[in-house]
Amino acid sequence: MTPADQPRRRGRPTTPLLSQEKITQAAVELTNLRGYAALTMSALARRLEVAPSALYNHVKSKRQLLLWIQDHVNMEIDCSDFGVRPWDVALESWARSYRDAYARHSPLVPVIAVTPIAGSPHTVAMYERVAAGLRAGGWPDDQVMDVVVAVESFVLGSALDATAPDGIFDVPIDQAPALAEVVGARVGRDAARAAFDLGLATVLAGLRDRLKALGG
Amino acid sequence: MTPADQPRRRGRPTTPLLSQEKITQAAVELTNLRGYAALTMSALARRLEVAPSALYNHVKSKRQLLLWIQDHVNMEIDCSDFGVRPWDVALESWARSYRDAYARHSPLVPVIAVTPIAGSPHTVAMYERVAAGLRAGGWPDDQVMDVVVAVESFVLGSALDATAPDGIFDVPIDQAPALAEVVGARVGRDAARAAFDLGLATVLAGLRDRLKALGG
DNA sequence: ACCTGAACACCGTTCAAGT
DNA sequence: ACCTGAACACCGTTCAAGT
Repeated sequence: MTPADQPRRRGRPTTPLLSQEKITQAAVELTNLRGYAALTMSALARRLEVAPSALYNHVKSKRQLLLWIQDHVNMEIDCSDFGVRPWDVALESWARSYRDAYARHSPLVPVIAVTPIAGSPHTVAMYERVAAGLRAGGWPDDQVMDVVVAVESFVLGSALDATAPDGIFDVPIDQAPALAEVVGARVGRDAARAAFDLGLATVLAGLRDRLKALGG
Repeated sequence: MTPADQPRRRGRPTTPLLSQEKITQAAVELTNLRGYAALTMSALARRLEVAPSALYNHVKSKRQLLLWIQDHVNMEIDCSDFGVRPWDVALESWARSYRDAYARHSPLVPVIAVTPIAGSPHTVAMYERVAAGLRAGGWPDDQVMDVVVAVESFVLGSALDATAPDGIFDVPIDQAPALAEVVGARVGRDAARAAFDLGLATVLAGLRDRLKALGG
């Protein structure tokens, strides 16, 4: 089964230079190295040592490329606790790794929100595991997706917030005294992470209460 | 004080065709009519009956235009309950009108998240009122901004989610049985709103508990 | 000071032509 | 089937020239 065994049609080699995997890989590397502003069909083609138009033999559009990247990023999200640990513990580790992944890929956030998941196999697999885990945890079927979407909304909003520059709320004291005071009262460190931690703890506590109230 | 009273410098009339207010107004109308994809410097100029390059005498860049729109949209957000009703009631009406406003302007969401508020007067005024209201409600200074940012993250994530098409989670049963089941179990209606309602109720309940635990 | 018209650099995408 | 090179439509932005 070496290439030599396969009958060669006359002419050029049949192995294409490009593939979905190669293109996605190169695109992810490019964003990691130079950010999403540098993710251009031209730049991507240059990185793959190919003409820009060659990409269109494999990917339908730049939007589709972004969906490939999204599915790849979703592979990094940790949903392994679902089904093995309590639902709330699993939800917490899922939310944390979800936020961290998209904090590094925030330009994908607006794309996720409006794209059907059906075409993204790893994404479907992730939601399947999350849904099964919440059901097993005692959540009624008709509320599972509401819980998932609510947590996801908080996570994606937090991922955007994580990209905010320091001092985004800085303002002259005389112009907004109360605001200036509470902004100054935050301890130094990572403000976005502190807000995420507070919010996540709040959401989890609220969900536990809600499920308890349902159970009886 | 009619125009005739003002000494005319010789030559052209001194009243400019454009201004920040006129440009912002026209831009908002354009997005309401045809969506953000149609908000182009050319299209905006056409609507104002002016050459595209004329815009740049008033606005630095398209990004700055988006910030003007953002400040204008923030005027629609209702923070009037802060200071007059209990903090949690005010937080709820604020969150609801915030979500609704940005559901209609979702392309602004990624812009908000990373832009200092100082240059947007109405935005600063809004946060000032929210901060003062939470303080008056008993929240300690060093947690006020964490609460604000956490709620805001949920709100903005929900605003993006509100733009999602129906059936975004639809998937073949054999490929993801648990997911297909819980997706099918949702009652018809507005799925995004149901998730937002559940999430908001959860966040508010969690915050009330947290403040109570702090108070003693 | 403010507007016009022409120009620029760059973008995603298409397509005829080659192998 | 897959790649190249040229071309297209459109984008935000700049700038010399006019008044």
